[in-house]
Amino acid sequence: MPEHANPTGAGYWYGQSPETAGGVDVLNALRAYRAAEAAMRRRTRDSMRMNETDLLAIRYVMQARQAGKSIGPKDLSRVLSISTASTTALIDRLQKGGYLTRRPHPTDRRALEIIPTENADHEVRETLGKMHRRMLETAESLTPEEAGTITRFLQEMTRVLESDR
Amino acid sequence: MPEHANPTGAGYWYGQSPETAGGVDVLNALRAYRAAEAAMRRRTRDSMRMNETDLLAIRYVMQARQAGKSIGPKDLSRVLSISTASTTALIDRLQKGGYLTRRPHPTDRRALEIIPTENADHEVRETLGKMHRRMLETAESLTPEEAGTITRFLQEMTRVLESDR
DNA sequence: CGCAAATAAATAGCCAGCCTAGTATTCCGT
DNA sequence: ACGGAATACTAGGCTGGCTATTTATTTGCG
Repeated sequence: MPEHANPTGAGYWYGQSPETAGGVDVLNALRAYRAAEAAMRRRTRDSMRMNETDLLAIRYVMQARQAGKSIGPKDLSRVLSISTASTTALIDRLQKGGYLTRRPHPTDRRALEIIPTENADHEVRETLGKMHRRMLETAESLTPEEAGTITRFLQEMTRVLESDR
Repeated sequence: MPEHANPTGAGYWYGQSPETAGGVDVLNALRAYRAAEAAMRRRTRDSMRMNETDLLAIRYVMQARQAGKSIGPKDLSRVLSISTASTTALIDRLQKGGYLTRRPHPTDRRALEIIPTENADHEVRETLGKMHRRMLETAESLTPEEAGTITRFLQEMTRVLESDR
């Protein structure tokens, strides 16, 4: 779904209390970051001609591969929270697109292993590598104190978001 | 679309350089926050029985209303980046769900005005109000220096994300 | 003024990607 | 060794996008 929306959305949710400028500024910055990130993901998805789920899947498969782990359709289904039927269709799409291959599981003859192709690895790195490098550089240019402040804040916000689950 | 995924995704994209722990911690915290936020949005959407676009639409309509602006299907179409046809269908859904009403545009007889119902306002605030309040409290408990550090960092990361558009 | 082009919303019909249900095969605990 | 669980797949349905077209109205140009 269109996470690429609401460009003029700023200022509604936290804009009603002028006297709280410091906190509001932080939340506005956080919202701007979120919007920029959503837009980036959309661009990536468009340039690779994939939907969001496919992109998450290929990333997960590549990451598992890199960690030396074997991964199958069942794992993808669980991780992506989609049915095994949809997972079959997803793998069909990605296989047809040349991003991954099926191979029989070495010991369980019911199961498959999903292997990313070299092309997938190349294309993902090509698309995302430079940006990630610059994000890392930005993060590393922080002093330890700054990094600690930001990390603690984000963790606290995460805790708030998860608190009414 | 499944933005509610990849719980085990941590550690791949920024995990390859152990000696850069400070920066990596920040990025990991940022990623955890993003995941928590996506999950929260999904819960909201589920509890209101809406898809993401519908939720963005109702928020936009409410925000415009609050700002005293008149808004029509055409505006929604533009803001959400969906076709006018899809917008008609979206408004049908939201109207049937009791979230908004159509009314003729006061001067342009081709056009409509989209008005949120009181129920929409109530339901959105009910669902999101408490959490937003706590997020704001968290942000306001920061010292000005901390708020500045976090704001600058997020703005810089936003700039990086937008730099290869 | 009068009419052509532009604009707003809706309708019809298509497609992608999700779902549930059901099936064949294989695994494994008792 | 057998029955239930697990894996991948197929079939068929639903949702929410899309394009193309239609209808009503407004705008603007000569």
